[in-house]
Amino acid sequence: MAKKRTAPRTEKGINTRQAIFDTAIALFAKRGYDKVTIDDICDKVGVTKGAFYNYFESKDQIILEEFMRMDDHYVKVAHDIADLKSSAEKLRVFNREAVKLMADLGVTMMKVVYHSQIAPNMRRPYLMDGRRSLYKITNELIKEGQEKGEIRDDIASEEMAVMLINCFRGQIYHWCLANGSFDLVGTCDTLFDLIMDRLTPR
Amino acid sequence: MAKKRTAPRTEKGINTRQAIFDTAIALFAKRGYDKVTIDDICDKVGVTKGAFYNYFESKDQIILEEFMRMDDHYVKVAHDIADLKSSAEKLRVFNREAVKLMADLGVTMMKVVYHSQIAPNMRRPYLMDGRRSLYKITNELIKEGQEKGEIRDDIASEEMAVMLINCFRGQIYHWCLANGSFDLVGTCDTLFDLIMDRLTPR
DNA sequence: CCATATAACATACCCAAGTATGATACCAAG
DNA sequence: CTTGGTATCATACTTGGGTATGTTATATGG
Repeated sequence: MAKKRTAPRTEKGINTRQAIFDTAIALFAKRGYDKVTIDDICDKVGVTKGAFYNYFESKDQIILEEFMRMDDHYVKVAHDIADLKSSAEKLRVFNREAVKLMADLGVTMMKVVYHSQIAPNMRRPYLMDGRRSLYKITNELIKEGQEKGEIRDDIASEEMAVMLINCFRGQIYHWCLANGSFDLVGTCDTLFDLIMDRLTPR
Repeated sequence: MAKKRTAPRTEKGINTRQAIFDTAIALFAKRGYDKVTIDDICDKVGVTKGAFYNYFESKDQIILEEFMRMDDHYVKVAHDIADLKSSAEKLRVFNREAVKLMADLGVTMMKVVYHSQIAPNMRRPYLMDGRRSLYKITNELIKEGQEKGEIRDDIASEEMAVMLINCFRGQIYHWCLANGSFDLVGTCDTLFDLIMDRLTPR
């Protein structure tokens, strides 16, 4: 068991995989994720399910792959804010930009991500993978702030990072439930102010 | 369209509905939600799918119905803490007990709830229904605190309640992803302290 | 007391995700 | 050059949630 879904080796394979991915993303954007079947995608590409499942382990894996590219953006943002004065301010801006990225991805995609990640058969969810840049950067910013005395250090930076991220994830989850009917970035800004003032030592 | 799924009218109907519900809960507990098919449930009860879908609109509706009973507990908790001195303290205890209730429900059930509520075809998710006792009580406690000057009032109580609940929901979501492998109540306690100190006016 | 509506199911079916398996083509080693 | 392994797909199937529709029993109003 445990299918071997390796990356494509041949030129043809690479093209096929990419075609499936691109077509899927395009169809999702046009008709909505749940209105597109895997057969729809395969028909348009000109292959069959056999090809699809040779490269992707499920339908939502396509969305997740798109979502995973977010990590590159996080790194970029982290680089852009490197010259800000205070660590607390870095954290604020980083968080704001991260939330903006989610908002830009859109409700539909975020729904699929949050839906599939908590599915019963999910083994090791990507969302809580500690190797993600989101966690690493948040952790480093907090640790940096703690060392500079800008952020209280009675809680481990790792623990604080996870807690903080979870808070915002809760807002995004709610934003998905509400079909994006409120200003996510504004809400998260407000929340950040609320929490951040207390993260700093008295 | 829009099937009429009304409550049972006859004695027989009431019994059947209850038998389906009880059997489903029992099977879920024994074999796990995703290892139990609707046909399994019906077989054990001795009815067919027709009966099932006459009373429930989906499989996870069973879990949700169990989850909805939580509202009664919220009310009970709210009653129990009525004689606490400060509103902030009431809020703290209420929150703590609410999180405990979730932890008691268990990872499996909470997973199903959070999974199904964000499903693509979900219209009006119960989780964000403003009529839930969770929202009403949290809102009232905050408003009470604001009036007594214990909680800052530069943010509307309704908005603050939703934000607060979402923060904890994020922790619970993460707890589900982690398959309950950390102390949810402890984490939420820590988080509450973090946020709450800042909710109070300077 | 009879007509009619509808609750309470059963039967048969659809749909789409995912699987099992098989065919072909290609590459690499002997 | 040939043989074996494997990447790349196609075909056919399974599975399970959900639907459409039909049949029967029962409650209710005239």
